[in-house]
Amino acid sequence: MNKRAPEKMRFAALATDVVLCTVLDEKLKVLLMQIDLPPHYKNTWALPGSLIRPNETAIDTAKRLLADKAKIDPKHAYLEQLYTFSRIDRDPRNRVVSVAYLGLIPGSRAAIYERSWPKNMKWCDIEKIPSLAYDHTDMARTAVERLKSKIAYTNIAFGMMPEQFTLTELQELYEAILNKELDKRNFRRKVIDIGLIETVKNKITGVAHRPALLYRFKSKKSQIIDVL
Amino acid sequence: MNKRAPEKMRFAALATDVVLCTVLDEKLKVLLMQIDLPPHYKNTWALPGSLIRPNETAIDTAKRLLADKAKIDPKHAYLEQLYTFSRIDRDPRNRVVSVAYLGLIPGSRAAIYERSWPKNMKWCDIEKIPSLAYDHTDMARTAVERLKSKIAYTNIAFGMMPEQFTLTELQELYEAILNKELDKRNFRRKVIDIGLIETVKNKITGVAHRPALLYRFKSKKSQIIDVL
DNA sequence: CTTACATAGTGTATGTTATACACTTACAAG
DNA sequence: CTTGTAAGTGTATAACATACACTATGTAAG
Repeated sequence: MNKRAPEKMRFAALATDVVLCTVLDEKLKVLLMQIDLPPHYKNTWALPGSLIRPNETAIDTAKRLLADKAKIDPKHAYLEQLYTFSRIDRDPRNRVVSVAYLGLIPGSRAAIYERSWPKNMKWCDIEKIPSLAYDHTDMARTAVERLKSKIAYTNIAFGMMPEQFTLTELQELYEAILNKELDKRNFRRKVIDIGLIETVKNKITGVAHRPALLYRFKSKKSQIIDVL
Repeated sequence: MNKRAPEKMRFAALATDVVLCTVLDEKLKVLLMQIDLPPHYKNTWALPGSLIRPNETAIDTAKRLLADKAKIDPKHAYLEQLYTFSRIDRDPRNRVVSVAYLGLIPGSRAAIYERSWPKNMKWCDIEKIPSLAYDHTDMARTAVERLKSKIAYTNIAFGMMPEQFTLTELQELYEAILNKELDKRNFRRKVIDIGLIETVKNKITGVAHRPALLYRFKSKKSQIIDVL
């Protein structure tokens, strides 16, 4: 730390990529966009990414990516730093180190945003992710691992639920992410006992069966809990 | 991602800082070194850090820091990426983004290395950390939080134990990090039931009381478990 | 060689939490 | 008013966490 950064040492560009996840049609999905950067990447799917600008922190860049590339209001998404990828040849042209972010957005919003997208942007089922540009396949895998692991002991899943929801919807989110079925009674007891949600007393309408009570989160602050 | 990095965009230097932790004298400690970089930092304590070199990944830099600054063989330490700090003014002179690493080293080795250090390098009790340069206080706090949280559900503590150890020594490590006393019988039952350690059958020698059995880890691979 | 000292090592009873499992309720539609 | 569909609920059992105190085994000193 006893040498400052001379201009010639500024060899690595700094970027941010976002792995934005949602649960749509009961499947965990990731936002992908197609890039066209010959010779290495001709019409190749990739995560949204950008260099970090001089007046931005890494998370600022992540928010800008959501807004600019996917027209997603960053207020609608939860973002947390995932991992910094620094493999020397991760970008075939320049040395670029990337601070990857994990993003989450409720499926209800994801579906709406999707309608405004051009063809080179989509929600992609995590089971069907094609080979991605750069090391973005690693990033996506890391993000899904993190999500699966954190969902069991934090309230991170809450970033993927709408303001109000039924317990069945919440359970379906957990089932989609963990990719396994959960017991209805045990799940309900658990999430209610934790004390992070409360009923808003209203019931869902327009369904041809017994209407479910609606719930909301008491706090959106990220917390360590023990969900499952 | 459709613009490559032109020279003028290479505004941020990239660095790595290491929060190297150990347990010594039953206290959790962090490696600090004094830097002298007027006008901002005159003889100020800081974490070991360096710019990332063109041919290095972030973890390569972390290993080099251990070797060059503290004369510590990186093979003796466990390193994991902690967090990337990108606050715009975190370095008062230049824009520097830092990929921080959490490092762990057994107390037995920490004590030996310490003897070879000059006065501007020391193990500092985490309860007594002075005000550090840059955002290094944040880094140290983040590292300790991470360590405290991961010790309960991973085998991360194993990076701080010597090859062979007694169960009492292992328990003292947990107590130092968690800063609370644990029940001897329950602790022993738990760590043995987990199946990550095994006795080497030998007993510790040179103690004026009943000698303890020595144990070792079956695997050093990082694992998700449930220690406490 | 006997005794004092210091830490190692061990089991059980009780409370808490996790799991497995099936029927009744409430509404809409026809 | 009957049918269809998902909502909502309780209990018994097993697994795990906690609290707690004495005996065993070595060294050292007299």
